[in-house]
Amino acid sequence: MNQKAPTLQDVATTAGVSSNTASVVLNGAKSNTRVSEATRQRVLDAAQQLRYHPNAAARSLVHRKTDSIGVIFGVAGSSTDYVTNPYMAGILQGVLKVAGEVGYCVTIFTQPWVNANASAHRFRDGRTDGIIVIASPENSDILEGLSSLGIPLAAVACPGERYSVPTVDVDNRTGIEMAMDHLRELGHYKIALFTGEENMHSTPQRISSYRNRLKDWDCNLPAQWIHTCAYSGAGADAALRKIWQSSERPTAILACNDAIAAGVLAEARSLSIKVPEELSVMGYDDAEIASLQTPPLTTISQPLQQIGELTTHLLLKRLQGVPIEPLTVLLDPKIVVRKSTSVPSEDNQ
Amino acid sequence: MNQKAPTLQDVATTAGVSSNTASVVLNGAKSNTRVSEATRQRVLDAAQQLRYHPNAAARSLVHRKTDSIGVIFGVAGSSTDYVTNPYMAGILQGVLKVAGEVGYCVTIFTQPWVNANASAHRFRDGRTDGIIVIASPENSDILEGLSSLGIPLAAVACPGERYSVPTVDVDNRTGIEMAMDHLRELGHYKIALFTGEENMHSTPQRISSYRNRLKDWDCNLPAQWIHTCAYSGAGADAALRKIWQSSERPTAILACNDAIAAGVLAEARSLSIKVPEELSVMGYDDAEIASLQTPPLTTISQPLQQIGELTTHLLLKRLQGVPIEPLTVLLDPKIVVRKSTSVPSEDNQ
DNA sequence: ATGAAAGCGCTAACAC
DNA sequence: GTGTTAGCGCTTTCAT
Repeated sequence: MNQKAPTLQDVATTAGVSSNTASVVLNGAKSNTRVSEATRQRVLDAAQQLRYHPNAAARSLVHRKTDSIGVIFGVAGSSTDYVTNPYMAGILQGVLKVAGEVGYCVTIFTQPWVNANASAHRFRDGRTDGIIVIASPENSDILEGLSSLGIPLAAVACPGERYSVPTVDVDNRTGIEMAMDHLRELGHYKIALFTGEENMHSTPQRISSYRNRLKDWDCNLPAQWIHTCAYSGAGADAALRKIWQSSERPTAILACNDAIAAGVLAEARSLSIKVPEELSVMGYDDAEIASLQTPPLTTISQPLQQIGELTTHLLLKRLQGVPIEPLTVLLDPKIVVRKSTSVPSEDNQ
Repeated sequence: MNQKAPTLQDVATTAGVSSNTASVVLNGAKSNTRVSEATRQRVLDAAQQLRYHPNAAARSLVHRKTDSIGVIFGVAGSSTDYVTNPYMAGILQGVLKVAGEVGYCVTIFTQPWVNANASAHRFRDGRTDGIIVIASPENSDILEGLSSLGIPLAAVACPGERYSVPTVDVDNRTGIEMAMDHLRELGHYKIALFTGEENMHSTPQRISSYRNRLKDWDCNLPAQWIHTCAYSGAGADAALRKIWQSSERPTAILACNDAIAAGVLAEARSLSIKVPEELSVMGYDDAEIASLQTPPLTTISQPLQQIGELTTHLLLKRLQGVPIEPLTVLLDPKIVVRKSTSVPSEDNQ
């Protein structure tokens, strides 16, 4: 905080009125009837001259309202990984946009989450009116801890339903189905799945959707064709090498995000595997990098910014006490067909 | 803010002591001598049981300190563009990391900046102890407005020196020189420059560095070989088309960021211009997309996260009243040579 | 060792 | 119309 911000009292003194009068004038609206035009003007002049702005902390004490919303990023990998990830950044962008529209600030909590017992109450600190939790891992107790404290919440890609927390996500099952169907239409059925961290909310959904589709097709594939990599892309190279050495090779790989797909492409290049001729590769997310791959990635697009916007709207609703129905909103992914997928080559069929 | 957060008074009542005693106990340290072990324990138990956490607003009123730093993003293009840009996101990541280390929250101001007279005092609102301004355009009065109000500041890629604001940037002149020298060593001298928005702090520096290098080489190039695009990459396609139609073609294009370079590559592809055989292309930033281009971009790497970290440290120093010397820190860029640059083809020399 | 009281900056009853 | 007062939750003298 800065040393010398003028207070309401300063304005009042300058204008020669009581602080109360100054307050009434500066809070606009009804003041018209209450205060004489002359005083009113004197107060406004004084405020202008002193470049007065009300102290948000003092105001929030009285109003029990901060006009600020908090953001907590889930702790997927390293706990100090906030917005390096385009997924997080895209969502945050949406949050900032809507918050700006309604005059709210956004406070990002930087303290690492330890566990509900140790951490939850620290978020009930009067800094924010409510909190948006983004992509907290499945095995975390963030939502449970915060909601049990009565903190207004909204969540992205979290199991919020179970704690009555309004939640936005992209329909993971639909996304995987679209991807699988695209590959099937091209003629693939030998499809391997490269996932990210298993403790993310989306991972098991995607795996089960993948399995279901195979079952729909009466298709029985080796269990090892589901590989767990990291959403950072790490491990994708090893996974490809391993699967390429096995007795039966897939004709297509569906990666659970674009970074993993990019890792596959890079490793395919060094193994001289031609994409898409010998191997089709699909990404997921349609991150900025997707269209810039060689070849450009066929992928599933998630409306990240829209997720952030919608989540913020839900939190604002909750803050106003507006009932939220339904609690969970699933946005539709879209398939973006580029050049990394094609009909499988003859000898692979 | 949540409805029912327990107050210090609640803790005190539960423990059967005065709020004062509770405060002393909970603020640790010296309390040992002041309070009896029994009372101390009762207070701690009560706090634990109620899941008490002090109200930051109330505390900040007393302490005149919020333990929170503010961030303002410069308004390059659309004013609601915050972290979509990897440059902004990378810097923010560094800010969040350091803030977290010292227990500070980060508040992102979402209100658009209009002008100093209308906007500056709104940032003296008691929400933050100081503000980091990231990449405000050259023609903006953000720094002037805020600093004249006595708000503690630190800046990234802004003309901060002139307002005594500690500023971090990457040495733009060095970066361009490295790029130009790399191209020259390969044999290029017909080098066009594709810049971003002219009102960004870095743009004129890069242009003048480009011109100086040409002058050093006694090289006289058409003035139209400096093209103004947008840092989003928009306009790069048109710029390439235009320059390719002119009587004399460049053998290399130096783009002022990777998005512009990516735009050039895409357009080159559709014009069937071979990169790097017919045309070398350099990017700037070494964003995630750079290594994923076809061909992977030779570019200038900026330590974005480090910029954010350093800037935050400078702000924290300023908040503690530690003198900052020198005021402006220029970090060194690095050149990353990949595949988009090569020796110019014979017939172009 | 503990409590009472004042005050941070602001707003909202309630006087006058 | 305008000022006085109390209180939001907390910390900090100053008494006891």
